Amino acid sequence: MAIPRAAKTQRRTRIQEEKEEIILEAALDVFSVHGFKGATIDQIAEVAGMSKPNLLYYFRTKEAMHRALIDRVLDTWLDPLREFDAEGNPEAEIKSYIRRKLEMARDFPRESRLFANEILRGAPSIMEELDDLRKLVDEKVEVIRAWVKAGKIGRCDPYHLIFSIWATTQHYADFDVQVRAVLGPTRSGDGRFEDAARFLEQLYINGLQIRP
Amino acid sequence: MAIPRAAKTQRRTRIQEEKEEIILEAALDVFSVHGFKGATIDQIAEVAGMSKPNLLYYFRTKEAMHRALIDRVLDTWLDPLREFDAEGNPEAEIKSYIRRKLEMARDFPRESRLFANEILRGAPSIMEELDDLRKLVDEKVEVIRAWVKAGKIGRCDPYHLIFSIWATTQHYADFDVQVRAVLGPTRSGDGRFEDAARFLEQLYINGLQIRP
DNA sequence: GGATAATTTGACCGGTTGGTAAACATTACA
DNA sequence: TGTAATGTTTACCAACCGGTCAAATTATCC
Repeated sequence: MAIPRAAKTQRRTRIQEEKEEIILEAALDVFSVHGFKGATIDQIAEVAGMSKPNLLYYFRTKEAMHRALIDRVLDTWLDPLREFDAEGNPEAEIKSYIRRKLEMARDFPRESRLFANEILRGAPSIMEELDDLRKLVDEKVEVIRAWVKAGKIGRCDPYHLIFSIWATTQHYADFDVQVRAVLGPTRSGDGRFEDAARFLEQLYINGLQIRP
Repeated sequence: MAIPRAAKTQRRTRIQEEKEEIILEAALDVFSVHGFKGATIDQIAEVAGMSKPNLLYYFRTKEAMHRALIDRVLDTWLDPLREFDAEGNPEAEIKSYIRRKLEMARDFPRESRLFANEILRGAPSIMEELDDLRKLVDEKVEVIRAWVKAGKIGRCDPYHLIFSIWATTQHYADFDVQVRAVLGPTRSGDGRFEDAARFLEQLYINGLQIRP
């Protein structure tokens, strides 16, 4: 009789788990293409294969759906950077970072575009999370500075090094349409990620004057 | 009495020129942040300081405003690539290309974000233009291949070289909020573009094994 | 200055959107 | 199996959105 909104109940039922998963999956489809304002609950409901009020039973507002998605994505999005290890040698670390970021662009392009849409809008809903990001980056910047001091890599600005790796790898998810259009149908196969990986590894290994 | 829509008249009056300029300026503000679907004519009208029907007197539809903007932006957007010269030496050409792209990211961030929004959506309205882009890129790819053959730069995939320059430079416009958040208030001054330029020049000159 | 064309606006319209109310259906569990 | 909690749907609403219309205002040119 009472209306304990799914989101409020402490214990979550099997159905809640399943349906919320389906909804977030559909929401990711729609938000990642149309952005927050451009997406409509009706669209998401259609993709999810359920009625609009049913969606709103699990997530009280459109904002709540978006929020839940962003929170989930942001966390996994930074994993590759967290693994960036001071103990490892620069060549292996940077190569594997590039690889992992490229794999994410290939395997989770919607997540990348969701994030890109959010930043493009001015990131109104993730300012706090950006603060966490800053701290993590600052940490890794020190790792890179240590490498520079030890003479393991050439002098460079660690911040812009990180930015450039983000940019080059996410480009293949966010600007996928453009990449495909430029490469043409023959070069647009899955091989483009392997080609990108080879190019970027070479660029950074030589560019940072890393001595093996 | 008759209603010769501004857009249809052959001769354009002074007022038409002025007002269309004001409208496109306002539309750029709004579209670049909210994307096509997310933007509303009312918002644009408010920014432009005129009534909604007045906007629609100059541009018959929201689509027409967006179209006019995209057409204008795309043209100037590719100028730096057009100037990429086969005769010049690789070091100077690549350096100046990076510089020019970074200047555009600094001076025309809204235009960059408008374009990014369009590509993120799947570029529904600029498929033909992407074809022109492909041809231009193919041209420049040959230039780079010639440099490689002549031993002026190391072996590399020219397509991904171009992609990476696009990505790294546009990043400073499209992801400006993130860049600022990571750099913090002290490092977020205009100097960040100079720092980026230095880093990227070094990265590419060394990374492409360009011998001066 | 007056006729005519160009410009501007308030009022309005049909369709869409985010969200609600309440009745109905299903599930979990004693 | 009964029943209370959970899940689903139909019908609906108020606000908003893109766009129209006709009337009012302003600029242009003789």
